[in-house]
Amino acid sequence: MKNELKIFDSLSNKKTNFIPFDKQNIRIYACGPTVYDFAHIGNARMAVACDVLVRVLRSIYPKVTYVSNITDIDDKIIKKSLETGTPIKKITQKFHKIYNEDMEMIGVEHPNVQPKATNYIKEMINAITKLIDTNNAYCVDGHVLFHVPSYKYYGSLSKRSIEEQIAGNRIDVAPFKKSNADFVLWKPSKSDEPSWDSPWGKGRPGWHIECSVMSEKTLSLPFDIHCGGADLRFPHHDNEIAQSCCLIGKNMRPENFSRYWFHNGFVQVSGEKMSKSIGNIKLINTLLKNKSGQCIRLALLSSHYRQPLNWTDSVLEQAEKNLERLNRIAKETENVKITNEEKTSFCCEIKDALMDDLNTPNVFGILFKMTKQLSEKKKLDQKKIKSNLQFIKNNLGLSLEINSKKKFFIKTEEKKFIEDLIKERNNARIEKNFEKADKLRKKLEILGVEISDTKNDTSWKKTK
RNA sequence: GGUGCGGUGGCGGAGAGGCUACGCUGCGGCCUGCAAAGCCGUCUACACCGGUUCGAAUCCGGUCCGCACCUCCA
Repeated sequence: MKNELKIFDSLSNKKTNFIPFDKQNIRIYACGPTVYDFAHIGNARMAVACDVLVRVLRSIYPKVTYVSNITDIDDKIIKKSLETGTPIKKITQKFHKIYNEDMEMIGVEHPNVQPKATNYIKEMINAITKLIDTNNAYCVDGHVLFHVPSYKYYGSLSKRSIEEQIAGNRIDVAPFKKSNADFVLWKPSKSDEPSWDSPWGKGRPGWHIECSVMSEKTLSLPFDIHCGGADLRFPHHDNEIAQSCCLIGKNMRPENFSRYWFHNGFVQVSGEKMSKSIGNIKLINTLLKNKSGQCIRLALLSSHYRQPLNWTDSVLEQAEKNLERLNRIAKETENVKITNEEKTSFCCEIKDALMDDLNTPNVFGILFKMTKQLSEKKKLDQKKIKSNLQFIKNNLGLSLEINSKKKFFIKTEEKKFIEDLIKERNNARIEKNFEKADKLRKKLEILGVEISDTKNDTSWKKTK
């Protein structure tokens, strides 16, 4: 069994062995959400992919510091505030809280540090000042712009030359830019927009600078892995590299900022891009009304994190079935005792799959093969499946405890009523009055109660 | 136009030169008073055209078709 993680690094575009900078403390930064609306399935995919990465690293190394930021100042938030007449702080506080709650529901462990952009304005101003002092940035009309040609390795992540970007530019270039590719570090605010005092007048930071500042302040440089959605690769991550490397010194290579880059693929909905204009955004909050967080999590892990994921109802339904099956086996093997040695030796195959760039679909393939062997009587040690289920629990964050069906609140008197009907039905069954028994089954069905006869008793659950 | 990723059975989804991946669904059976679950069995695959090889879904060349990014986006 290999205790070595291989990850696909988007900077070198290769699957490589992960070698930590400091193996006593692995440091990871992930670009988190802009909190102006409910978290959607795309936010969740990134959070779950990083969560698994962090869990796996924690199983190998003594300490992992995971930082994921919250963007709480941004044009989208300002727009929402103006549209709804709600103060910015109220919006960001609300959706920040909801984001954390939703992520917790789908089994995502809270990052060790979750910095907010507005808490780092002073540090951003200092960083921008330094970039101006070192001739990497310039100030025009209250704007401060990063001068892209001043960074030798610009575009190394997206593999795009500056000429290429300009050729394909679809937006009008602001006239005050020295180079078309230059981007904003600081911009002036209008009177109705939030602003902070700065050497360049009242204004607010551009989007990219916050991650450069927060990652350096919370982790120090270089850190090990920088994560984010595939769309952030360009321009956001390339801009971050440029800023951060220029802050370190002249001609610093991208590796001096983050040593590896981890990007998750996009979520599509029924084959289309998920977007506000199409109106097909799948919110975690909404999905949680019908399915458990564990089910959503399993659905997200059922395809490889780098592949595009086409979200459909059937993806969720399949996940639900698979989860029920794993839950059942977990219950069956509840009392099986395993030693630590057994745990390690039984999990080689599944661990190798996970260590191979987090190949979660392969992990499930191996696991399901085992469950089949288990039912083929004695072909598989119960200890083996138990070990593997525990492995899944720790590394994939699937608790395998919660019923995957949504739990409904049931009043005591309703419960008694249902149980009385079931008793009546079972009496009818004993008397072999099956006509009456079937009628009672129908009646319960109408009440939204699903019953299931087992050897000794009848179990039931509410389904609506 | 540029950059990158990909096309695997009804669907989802790994693999990556020779060994049934796996799951869901369908079909046939066992078991159940019925139902559900479970169990056993089972059908459709590697976009197309060439090449390399004893052997290619996997390697090489070409063709076609998708998708994403280049603009706020996870």
